[in-house]
Amino acid sequence: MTDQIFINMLQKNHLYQTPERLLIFKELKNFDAPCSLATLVDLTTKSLDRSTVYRTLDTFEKIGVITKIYAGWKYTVELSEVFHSHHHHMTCSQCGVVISFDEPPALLKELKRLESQNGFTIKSHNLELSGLCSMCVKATFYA
Amino acid sequence: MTDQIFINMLQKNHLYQTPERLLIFKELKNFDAPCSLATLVDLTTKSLDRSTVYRTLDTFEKIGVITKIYAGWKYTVELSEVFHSHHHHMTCSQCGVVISFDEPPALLKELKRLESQNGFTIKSHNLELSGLCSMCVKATFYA
DNA sequence: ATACATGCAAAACGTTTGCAAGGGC
DNA sequence: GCCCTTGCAAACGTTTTGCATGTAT
Repeated sequence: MTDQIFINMLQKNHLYQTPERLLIFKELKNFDAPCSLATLVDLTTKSLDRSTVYRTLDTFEKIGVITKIYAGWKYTVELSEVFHSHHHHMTCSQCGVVISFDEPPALLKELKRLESQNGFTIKSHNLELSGLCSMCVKATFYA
Repeated sequence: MTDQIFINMLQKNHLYQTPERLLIFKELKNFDAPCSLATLVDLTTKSLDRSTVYRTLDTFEKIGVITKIYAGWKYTVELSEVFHSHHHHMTCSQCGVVISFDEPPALLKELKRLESQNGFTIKSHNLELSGLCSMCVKATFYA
């Protein structure tokens, strides 16, 4: 189970397995889409303090449990590639729906080319698309 | 000159040509790289009020003078494609240097494929790479 | 027992807003 | 002269911090 992977990640980094950390992990798993910090704070604010949420997310990022996604107004977080395969997002600017898609092989090839061409070692990449989903395109068209 | 393009953009949108707007435009042109809002506020804070900077950038984005780039810790702004050709950035996480590169044709092809495959109309896309520049790779290697 | 993690409260930070004064058209 | 734009000051929301208490190991 993914929970076991998570617990192993904590142990490997000599971090305690606390109810707070388990809860935040559970919420992220439930949410299953990029989640803004504000949303996550709201989701857990009945039982957890804000500062705990922020501190936990910092920790989670350091040990690779989550990935921060810098897209849209602010950044959002989601479980890292350890829990999902590497993918990207298209966000509908009208209705906000998020479509995930897998890493296109053509993109990887292009990144390798950029690396050798610029003497740059790419550690991470992020492709974010925004536009209109099929529903909203129709709505706009007939409006 | 690019200044004239900028002035035309203001006029077309029935906006006044004020010293404040000219100054902010000039600073962005000088900077010639993605610039954080905080940096821009600092650059101009001797002569302009913070709120003027924020309001001006809002205006600039609405009429297409600047583009917001959501990468790294917070977002940064730079002059839009009207003033530069469409391109992307690689940021060195060690020293912070930013390398710009032109839109790879292979990426455009890939985006078209994603559009038809998902019934999604892409209005804008953003590819951000982070990693180590050639200097910092060496520094890390010999450390 | 000994770290480490949490909650609380307060501070720091970036950003936004209302309003009166100033400046472009 | 009109209306847009600016500066000021205060408000706002988010994120961070210090410290005492609680808790996993």
